Amino acid sequence: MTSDPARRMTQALRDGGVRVTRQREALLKVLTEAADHPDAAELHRRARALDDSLSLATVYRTLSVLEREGVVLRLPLENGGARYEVADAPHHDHIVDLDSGQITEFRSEKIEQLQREIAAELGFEIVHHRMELYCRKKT
Amino acid sequence: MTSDPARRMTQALRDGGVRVTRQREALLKVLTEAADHPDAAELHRRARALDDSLSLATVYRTLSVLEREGVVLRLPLENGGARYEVADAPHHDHIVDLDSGQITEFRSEKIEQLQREIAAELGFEIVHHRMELYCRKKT
DNA sequence: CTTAGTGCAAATAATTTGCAGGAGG
DNA sequence: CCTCCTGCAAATTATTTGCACTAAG
Repeated sequence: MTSDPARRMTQALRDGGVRVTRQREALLKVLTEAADHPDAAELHRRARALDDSLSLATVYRTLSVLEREGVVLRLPLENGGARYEVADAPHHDHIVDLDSGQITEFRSEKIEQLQREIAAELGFEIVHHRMELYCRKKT
Repeated sequence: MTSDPARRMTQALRDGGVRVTRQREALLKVLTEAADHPDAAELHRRARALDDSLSLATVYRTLSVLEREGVVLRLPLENGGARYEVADAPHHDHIVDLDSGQITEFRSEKIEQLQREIAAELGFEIVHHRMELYCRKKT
């Protein structure tokens, strides 16, 4: 059984005709083990512990491959700069804590439904969407 | 009466203790007359017609002043790069046409309400939020 | 007058790309 | 072995900043 998520993902890549290299495995491991939402530089830092030679350029190249393969999700935030997460969980949106920078996930079927209705009314079909609530902890 | 929106905005700036220069007036005029959502470079191009000496650096500096003063809204999109709009209309969100790049505005009180509820449940207070639907014209 | 605002050019920050060598399948 | 992948450094893109000068109030 492919119980290990990283293993399942490498398999998905191989099936997609993408080579699974040492550096890609390192990055996948770091991604699956990340509880937070790291940016490219942070992923690079962490993955280097597993593969010292890994370059930042490859991190970027790999992230875009993984995104294309549907294995990771890139979330570009307000300040420019993007954060990444594995695309295993069902779709969700994000709350960004303005003070700590921490990201909380949430999901609302109702909102998704409303979005679809609104787009349809205007003659559009949603390909994907983004929603971020920039918040502060309630006192 | 301050019927002219550009005039009302310059007044708002003066009240805020911000100097209203020739280049700022040019930019404000271009902004208020823009039916679309131009980026900084495009605003520069258009405003140059009114003030030939206006530099791109000043466009950026002015845009961030105007944003701080609550006169314009900056909307950073997925590809990096931001678009701008005057902050006169009530809050709304955006539909981005993936094919043409054109932006359509919409507003849903229901969604806003749901967002507030969700944030509150998680112990947050929304400071501001962003929602973009990346769409394709329905066939 | 006083100091915020400006143009210019150089500096950042995040990401991308050309090239020559290296390793997956 | 034949490409796809990689590291490195240089290139891009969007934006910011230091400096000496100009102009708003």
